[in-house]
Amino acid sequence: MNPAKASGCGKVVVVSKRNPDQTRARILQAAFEEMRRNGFRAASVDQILADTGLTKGALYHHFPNKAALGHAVVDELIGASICHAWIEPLQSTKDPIAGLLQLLESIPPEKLAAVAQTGCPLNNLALEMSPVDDDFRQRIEAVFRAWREGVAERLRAGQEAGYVAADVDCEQAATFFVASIEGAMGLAKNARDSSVLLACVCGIRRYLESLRPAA
Amino acid sequence: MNPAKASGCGKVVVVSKRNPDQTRARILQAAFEEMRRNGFRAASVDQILADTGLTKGALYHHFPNKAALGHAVVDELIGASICHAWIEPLQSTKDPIAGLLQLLESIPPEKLAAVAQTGCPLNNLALEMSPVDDDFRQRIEAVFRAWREGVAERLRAGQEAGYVAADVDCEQAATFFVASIEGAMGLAKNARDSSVLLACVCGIRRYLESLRPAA
DNA sequence: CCGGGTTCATACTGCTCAGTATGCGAACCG
DNA sequence: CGGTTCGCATACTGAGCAGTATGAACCCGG
Repeated sequence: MNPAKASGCGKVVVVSKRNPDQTRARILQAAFEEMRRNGFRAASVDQILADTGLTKGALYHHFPNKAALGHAVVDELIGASICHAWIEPLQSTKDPIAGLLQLLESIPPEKLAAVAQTGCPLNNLALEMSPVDDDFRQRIEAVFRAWREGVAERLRAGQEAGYVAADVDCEQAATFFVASIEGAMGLAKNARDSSVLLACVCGIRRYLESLRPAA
Repeated sequence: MNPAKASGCGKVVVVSKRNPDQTRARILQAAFEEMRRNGFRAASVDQILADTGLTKGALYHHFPNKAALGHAVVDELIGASICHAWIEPLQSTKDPIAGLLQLLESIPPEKLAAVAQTGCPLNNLALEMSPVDDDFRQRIEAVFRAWREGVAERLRAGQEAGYVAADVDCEQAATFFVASIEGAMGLAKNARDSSVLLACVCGIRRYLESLRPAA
């Protein structure tokens, strides 16, 4: 019997036997974790396969080479993750400054501790790959650009609604916001100390509140 | 004849024949440049030697292994560079906020363009090596700590002199300052765009000026 | 001027890694 | 039910890598 049919529903989830989509997803996920540990160039294809229990035949069936695998990790996992964590939650807020602060200050301590260990996967890859692989660089840049523009757009909306001072350059402010967050994650990662993140959240709060209209 | 004696001055500079200190310095410099291009792990010992015209015998005479070479680059070149660029110039200033801004805004455009290509070597190494080599991590952390403490100390002095508001946590502010700069360099490197740096300088200016005492 | 430590060059080793060639069973299609 | 394509496993190759073994030229103290 076909186990896929046996599940008998529209969204079929199969563990056993042939399931190329799931196989591809497993490779992607394991590649993401290996890249988070070791970066892209030091990421071992053999290690990724050992983690998944698959073999080279599977990997090179789904991806032409290691670079394409890395590109897919950026596009499909990291890009989606950034969008989910930093852009989508802002869509519902009227006051962008309050929204951004809420985003930062509602991060649970265990998540802060995790970030202090790994840093931001996007920035890690950016600093490693941008000088040596322009294809990587452009895909990472697309994610950064979406992030910056997502924040800038909300700031502009908040500006028209009177939550942000009229003389603020919203693209500039969004760029600085993103840069500060990435810088904070990098410092915290090297220090292995989540209190660095708390210090930077205080700094960002002070900066964001300086964007308010003069009372 | 000994070419060292032939130069006939106190500060002897010799190109030819035996000069172990200069040989070591050449290796260090070439290693620094190779690490700036490729990071540490992808830095090729053979490439470093090709750049210097030396061979493995020379390198492994001066350094026990590749890791020790990397450590020396951090301690002797990068650490000194950070100190020279970001800590020493502050020592003479009374007003730390003005001093820090002066430091940022007096960077010539060609230097900004260069930074937008390479990023900050310290942060590049930090993100690459901190998860995989604790010795590297601690040496990098020492540099970051000196930087943060150097800035914090000046902020405290400025606080006592009335240039900085009394309620400012100077360590926190220094941490955020360093994080913002590193974040800005990283974003600019990936975007290959020095205007990102200008945007972040504006952000840092706004932040620093928010540290002033209420008029 | 002459041993001995210093400073480097040359040639080699073993390992890790991305990528390939090939084959085989399962699924799908007529 | 036969054939063809898909999905993946196995075994291998060649290149690049850090590190080593060895030796030779140099410099200095005696």
